[in-house]
Amino acid sequence: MHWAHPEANDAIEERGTEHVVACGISPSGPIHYGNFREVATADLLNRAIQRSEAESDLIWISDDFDPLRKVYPFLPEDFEEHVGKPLSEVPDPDGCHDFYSRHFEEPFLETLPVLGVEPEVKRASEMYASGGYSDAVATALYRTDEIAAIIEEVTGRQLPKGWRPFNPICEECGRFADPAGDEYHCGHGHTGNLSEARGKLPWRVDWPARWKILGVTVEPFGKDHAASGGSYDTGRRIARQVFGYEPPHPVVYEQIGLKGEGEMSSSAGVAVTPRQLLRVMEPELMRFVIASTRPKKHIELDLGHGLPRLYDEVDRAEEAWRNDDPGVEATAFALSTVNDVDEMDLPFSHAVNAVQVDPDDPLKVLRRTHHSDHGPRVEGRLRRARNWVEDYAPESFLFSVQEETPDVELTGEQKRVLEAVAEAVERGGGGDEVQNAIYETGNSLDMALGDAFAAVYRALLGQDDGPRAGPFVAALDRDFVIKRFRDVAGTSDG
RNA sequence: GGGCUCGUAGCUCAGUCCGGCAGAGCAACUGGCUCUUAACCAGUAGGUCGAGGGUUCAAAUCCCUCCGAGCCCGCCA
Repeated sequence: MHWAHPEANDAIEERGTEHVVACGISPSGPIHYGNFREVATADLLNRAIQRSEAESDLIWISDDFDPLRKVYPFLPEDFEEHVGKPLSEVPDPDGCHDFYSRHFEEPFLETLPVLGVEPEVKRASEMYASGGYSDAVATALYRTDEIAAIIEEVTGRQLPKGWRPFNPICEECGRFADPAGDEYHCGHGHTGNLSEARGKLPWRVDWPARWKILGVTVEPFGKDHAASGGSYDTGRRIARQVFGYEPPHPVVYEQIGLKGEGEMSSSAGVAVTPRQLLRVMEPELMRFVIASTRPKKHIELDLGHGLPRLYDEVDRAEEAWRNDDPGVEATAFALSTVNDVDEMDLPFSHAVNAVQVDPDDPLKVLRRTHHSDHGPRVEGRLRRARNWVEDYAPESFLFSVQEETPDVELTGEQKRVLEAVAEAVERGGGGDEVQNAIYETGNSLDMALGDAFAAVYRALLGQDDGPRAGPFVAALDRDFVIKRFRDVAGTSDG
């Protein structure tokens, strides 16, 4: 059983057949694949609920009314002056959007439909500005003592004197200030009246308030919120006791790490955005990696050696899905589909070879090797293979067919291997025949087979190893191969 | 101090929610084969399921205690 279905069924048992699945992100920096796990998890739950014949909507909330916490490494130093202001009121560091949060939100939101996620988008700044939180703020302030008691009891910490469940924005400098009774004191010396100030609920109160305002019934969140005494612990009690709302069914998920670099974190500089990943991963694969892993399990994304394997895995799952296999892998793929996908027979590793054999026209290579050779999906996979070769492929996957005959020294035996291969190709032989010719010639000459294969790679690539020899030679232009081998072997007519 | 995850074959991990003969891939070994960007086929071997206790006709699986590793919370969100 795939994990999304028991979760969906639990939610339906707890809350009935009408659901709102919520997720959200604080756009304080580039929104990366680790953040996408939250949205993807929410989308998977949303789909699973719908597959169980219940109604469900998906909401994505931008926490763009949170303060800018510090000058992150990717910001200019003079952003110090904006620390403490709401993200929706800080300028765009690159100057291309109206303000800070939009700059990071937009590229992320643009990729969501490509990844098959189309949530209703809400923004905290707009919800506060339009009065959506008015009742909640009034309730929270009226019941300050109860909220304070819950937070102090659950977290075991002591709230300061004059604490209020409201973070006011200083009317003079535009930064969040500390409440002190019915007033607030800004760090820059201004004192104002709390009841007249703009502002927001602190996170631990904001979250439960939002559940009620939006009718949230299911919500995935990171394990940082899930720790004992964390914000879900306080939130569930505040929701029930203060707002009279049953908290959503929680689904806790783990972080995503980049192999060799640690957990993704935009402030630590370890972050790959969905847009960057789309250069090398198909949308279905980006979903599948998340869908096929239980949320509480850590994901370690390996874009190097691991990527061809991931493609093989998702291709297998896709095939199982096409065969109506009821297993988890097929279900994970079913939940990962984005658009109708053409059936295709082109392993990623072969695409990687094809774009290197003939960078100008890899389709020609695919025709020679009898793989799928047309359609948007093939083109997409070739494009991603090319990007992978440029950005992530380990050395051992790289080669380049030398346009000019390389100046290589070969033994007499090796030259006879090349001549034998040339003859096999001349006779119209394919991969098997080429592989055979190398093997048999090498054996009949009583030479080390490694040297026989090395001759082929040296003549074509100028290096001692390369892709599996038979199919590789067969993927090349026939006349080119014959000429090259005879040139190198010194058996050409000219 | 608290929470979560992990601990199962040499390695990487399924299986644990919902108890029912201990599993897969890779590695090893045997045989075959066309040594190839982690080649292919057939077969063999490989285990105190981290430790201990409990529940049960039956425990890798449920409960309790403990050990080890990692992450998170105990500022803000």
